[in-house]
Amino acid sequence: MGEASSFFLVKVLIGRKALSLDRPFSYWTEKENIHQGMRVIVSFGSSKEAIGFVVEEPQRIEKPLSAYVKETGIKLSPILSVLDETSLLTPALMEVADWISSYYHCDKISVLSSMLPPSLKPSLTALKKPQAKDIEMVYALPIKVSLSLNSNESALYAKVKLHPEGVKKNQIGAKKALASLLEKGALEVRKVPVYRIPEMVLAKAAPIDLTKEQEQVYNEVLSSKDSVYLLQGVTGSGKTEVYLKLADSVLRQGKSVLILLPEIALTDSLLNRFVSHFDETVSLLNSSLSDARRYDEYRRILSGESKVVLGTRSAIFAPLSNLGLILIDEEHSSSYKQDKAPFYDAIEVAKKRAALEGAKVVLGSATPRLIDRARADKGVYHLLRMNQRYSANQEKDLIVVDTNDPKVFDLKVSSLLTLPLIEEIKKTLALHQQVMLLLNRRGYAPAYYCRNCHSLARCPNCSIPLSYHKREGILACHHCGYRCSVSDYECASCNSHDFIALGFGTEHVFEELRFLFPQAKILRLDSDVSSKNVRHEVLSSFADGEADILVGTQVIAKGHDFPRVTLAAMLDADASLRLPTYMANEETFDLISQFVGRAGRKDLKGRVLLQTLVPENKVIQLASKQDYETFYRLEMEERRKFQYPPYTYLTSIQVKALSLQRCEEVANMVRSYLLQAIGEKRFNLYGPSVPYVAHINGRYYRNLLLKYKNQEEASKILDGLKPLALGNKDAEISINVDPGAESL
DNA sequence: AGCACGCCGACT
DNA sequence: GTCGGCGTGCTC
Repeated sequence: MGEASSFFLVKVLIGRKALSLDRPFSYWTEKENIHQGMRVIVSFGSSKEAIGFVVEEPQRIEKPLSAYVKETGIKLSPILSVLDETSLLTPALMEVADWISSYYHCDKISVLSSMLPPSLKPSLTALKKPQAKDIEMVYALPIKVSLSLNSNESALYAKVKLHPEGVKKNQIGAKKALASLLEKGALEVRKVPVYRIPEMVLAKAAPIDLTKEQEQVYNEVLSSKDSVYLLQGVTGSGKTEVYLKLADSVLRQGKSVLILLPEIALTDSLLNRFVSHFDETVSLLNSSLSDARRYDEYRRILSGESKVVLGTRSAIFAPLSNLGLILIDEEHSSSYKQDKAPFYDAIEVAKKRAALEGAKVVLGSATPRLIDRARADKGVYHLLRMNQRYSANQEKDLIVVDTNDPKVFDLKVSSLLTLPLIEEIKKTLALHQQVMLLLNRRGYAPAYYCRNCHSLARCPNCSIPLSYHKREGILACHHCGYRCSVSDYECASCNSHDFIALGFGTEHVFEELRFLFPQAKILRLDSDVSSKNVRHEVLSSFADGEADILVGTQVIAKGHDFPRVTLAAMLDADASLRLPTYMANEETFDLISQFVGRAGRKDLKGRVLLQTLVPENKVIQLASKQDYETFYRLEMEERRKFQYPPYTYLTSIQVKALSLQRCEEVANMVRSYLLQAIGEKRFNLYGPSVPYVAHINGRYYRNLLLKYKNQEEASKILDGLKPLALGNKDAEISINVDPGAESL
């Protein structure tokens, strides 16, 4: 058996997470059916089997393998087997993966890994996850008249022939007749893939009539040559209708549509709205789907069967081909930025993807991210406005209560709820309308103090203050999830058992409301109440009018429509202003203005009440009036003054190590490297600083922050951290480009 | 990330 | 004397 005169050289990334493996390895094969974007099994190092991901189209080498190895000196192992029949990613997505790994400075295999559903990830464990499911179907074949069949056989044949779409094999009872008919070539069995996707049978929605304003926006997107649009439309201006119409038009051109929503906004009613609107198959991609379902949705998109995808952040990687439009709703939502590695921002990925595929991106929001609105003002994005609301009655009565004033409280009644608030709740309940009460703080109390030595109960893992949860009788860490029973808790410094809970959270407010309004039905909602399903239930039962008051954290501020809510009240409205990030104002504005939008619908006039320590604060005032434009101008001025985005770019660098000493050592090495690399260039470097969460599970953290104007320069400098990371394997250096508020 | 190689401590 | 601790280094 002679050696073949040619072979394919295959560039493969190994499916293991290690910085030192972030480069392709070469293998050989003679198979023709191996292509870019498929997973293969290879031997690697001393392990017999590893998963590889083919990152380039294999290259044919017109010489025998032995000659090639001799000439180049490159060691080559064979591809052992192929796992996929088709490429798992479109060529554009392969390019997107390259771009993400270079822009966000993360290893490519983790980028690929986060692009693919659990069952298709490039790792050996993915093979144990649900894979394709087939079902055996029986079909009738044409038969000769001369073929002799007994009565059972002819009965079965006749029955199958009635079903040209096939009959499930396991539903056929007459096993003997089946076997014989298969033998005689009268029937055949074929494996047909089945999708584990529940069918949504919905009546087709009535076609949409756009208002004049919506029509204008719609036409402008279709006729303009620009690629990115910022659709700034006030709450109730009907952005969804515009999305649906745009999607229709793109689908009619034979192209596909991708729609991103924050998890919180992806409600059943909105989902139904989308599904019932399109004739095409709509695929849903979000994190709460089962692995099997995600696998099937992915395959259905990849095969071209689905042309519309609706999903959350990672759905930006849906393998649609011929992409025409990406819609990103509530674009200001922080959920589009991934806050763990790989730290990508779905909006930036969308822009990159659209540019590669010739698609358009529409970013929609009532309160756009400052950075996006600034780009629109500069002409980088095409700005579109919608200012008219469907329901005319959006006038609201606004009450701002200054909680510095002792007269607003009657301590015999409540120390949390002010008298004006109690009065407003009474009025609302008397009219059988609903109240929403927002306090962005879970639990009963955010702090638990030792009465004896006045030290604060802190989490043993991450040393941040523990929150007191009265109902469960526990102290909980809101960062790492640590919890312990309150009754056994003793002070870490003096072993005392005498504590006092300070401050208040939603649980405490709930308790007070129950006491003050015993006749009212009250619901509480926050992220520790419940699973996602229970949260949905609470929200929809409130929307259906099954309760009078809903108390909760920011999860109640977004998404849902509550037609009977006329009073929206917020306690400690300035809490988020005190967060130590340059985005504190923007986040506070978003939260308050979204929440204010909850009050009042159609025929019912809304009232808004804010309890705050800083009633004169500009952010509070403008947000409560939903005055985005003034806020935008003022905040841009602040950002310019202090040189924060969009006037500069930021990258945060985190160092993590098992020992505090090594952590500080490496953080200082990072600092010295950066200082030397920056030289005379226009960069600011801050840190290393001790982060809010300084250690978790015996791992220590230090942060550095880089501020700059030139992204290309910064990218080169950050690339230079790689040798440092490789040379200090007992520490982890992670780079977060354009970090979200949580990582600052 | 795996896995082997390699050089120091306590066990049948 | 060997078993095995995990530090270090490499993987087409």
